[in-house]
Amino acid sequence: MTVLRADAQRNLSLILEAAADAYAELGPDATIDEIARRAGVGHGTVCRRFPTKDALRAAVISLRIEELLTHVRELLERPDAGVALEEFVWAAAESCRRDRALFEGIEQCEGFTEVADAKKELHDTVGKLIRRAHREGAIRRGLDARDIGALVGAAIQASLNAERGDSWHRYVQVVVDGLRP
Amino acid sequence: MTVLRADAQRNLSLILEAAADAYAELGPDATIDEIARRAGVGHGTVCRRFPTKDALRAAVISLRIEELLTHVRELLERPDAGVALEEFVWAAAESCRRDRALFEGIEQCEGFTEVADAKKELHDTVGKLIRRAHREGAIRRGLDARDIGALVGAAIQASLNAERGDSWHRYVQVVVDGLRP
DNA sequence: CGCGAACCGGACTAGACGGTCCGCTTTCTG
DNA sequence: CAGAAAGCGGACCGTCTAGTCCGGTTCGCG
Repeated sequence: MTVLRADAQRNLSLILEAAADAYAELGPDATIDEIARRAGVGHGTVCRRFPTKDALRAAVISLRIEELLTHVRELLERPDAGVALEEFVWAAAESCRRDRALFEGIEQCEGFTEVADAKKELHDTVGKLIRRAHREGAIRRGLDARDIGALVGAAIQASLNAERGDSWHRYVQVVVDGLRP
Repeated sequence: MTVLRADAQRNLSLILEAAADAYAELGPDATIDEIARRAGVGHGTVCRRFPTKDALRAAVISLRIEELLTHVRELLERPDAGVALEEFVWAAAESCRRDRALFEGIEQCEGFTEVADAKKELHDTVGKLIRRAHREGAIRRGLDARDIGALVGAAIQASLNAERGDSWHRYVQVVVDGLRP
């Protein structure tokens, strides 16, 4: 697989988009058939490109993590780490919210190096931001990048069970405020 | 089914305990076979007592909600609602932590009146506590019993993905602190 | 344009799981 | 203690789904 043929490349994009949509709507248990249907390709095409269901999930997840990584690198340029960290939390929340099932059950995908590496890189980069925020006294001690990621993901997940559509905003605010010293 | 025969009663208890254990360990998708195995009864025995998988989950969940309800009624006697609410949050967290999958995917069980009623009753009772805490200025506005339940459940769930075993404590603390005005 | 390689997709397989059924066993009552 | 009723549990069925395979199609290069 040196380079993909044009139709294969097109289908790959369609599958990734369809998978992201399906996960967002149906959770991580969205079936391969459903994803194939949304992408407008055959069941077999999905399975050939991604040897297992988890490999597909891993591909979608690592894409999203890369996006967050790009964002947090920009935020590192900001003078005020506390503000930057808060902005990152909101961005991460937005990402989780868009993809819902992005981080629920992410453990199953940690065996894939692409996900594990991307996650580690993200944690390291966010870690820098956190250390600077610590020095500024903007957030409490005892929480690392993994903790913050988990809390944000949890707040979003909690809002999925809520009736009111704006719950996620209030929940994330509780977490943001709870991060302070 | 006027009254259960002695062996049936015994098996019922075994099934409920085994189910709680299984949910705690494997999440809400624990199979009926697994639960039956843990209870030391046959697959058929479980299915006869509970017509569907969700009915069993509903039974376990409503038991736990009743326990919390008893607790929160005691807390209503306390003079300081803010402190009492905080204690309730910790109790709820402990309950979620013990049963893990207790509140993940609870929506599927809301069709069962036992769960819906118990949940409503709990929300009403916690609501009283919250209103008093509001009057005391102990917590922020804009959050109701459902929100707090969701946030606590989320914090616990977040800690399940964490490597460190004591994460749940820190996460719940973030939520507790975030509840303040 | 033509040919080989890459790719597509539906049919198929295998395994997991929820729920039913019925012959056998245990409990309760008179 | 004996008969009837309640309960037990494993075999069985239908369904769902992940992953494989191969005959037919499309692409891209020469």
